[in-house]
Amino acid sequence: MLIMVSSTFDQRVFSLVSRVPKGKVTTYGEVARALGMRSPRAVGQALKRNDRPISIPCHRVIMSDGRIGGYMGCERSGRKARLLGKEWVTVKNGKIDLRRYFFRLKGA
DNA sequence: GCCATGGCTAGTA
DNA sequence: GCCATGGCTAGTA
Repeated sequence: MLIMVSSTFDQRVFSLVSRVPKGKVTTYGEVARALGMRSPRAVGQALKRNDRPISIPCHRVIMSDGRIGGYMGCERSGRKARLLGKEWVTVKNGKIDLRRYFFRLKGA
């Protein structure tokens, strides 16, 4: 494993998102906060540039109101919800219960 | 530098 | 409304 001297924004986002364990989710805003940033949208933009969707679980990053949010360019494909379902994170009425599944990230 | 682009959000109504 | 990113120019040298 190479030591990263300077991390690009994307890499820092990916690294943080990789810490979210199976069975939990976090939000775009939470990732931004942990990075000391103020732009949840920038986080979303970084995630869509994720080229390794398998090792970097961007399906575990959702909207702050519990809605699923986008995934691989398609919000309605059901792909994201299906992946979450496999991890026993249930979607009810289009929403995930953040009280139950929210994973708080430590600061970067 | 400027400007469009969002996988969004806090806070109204 | 926000605001970080990234792509793309005009305008210097």
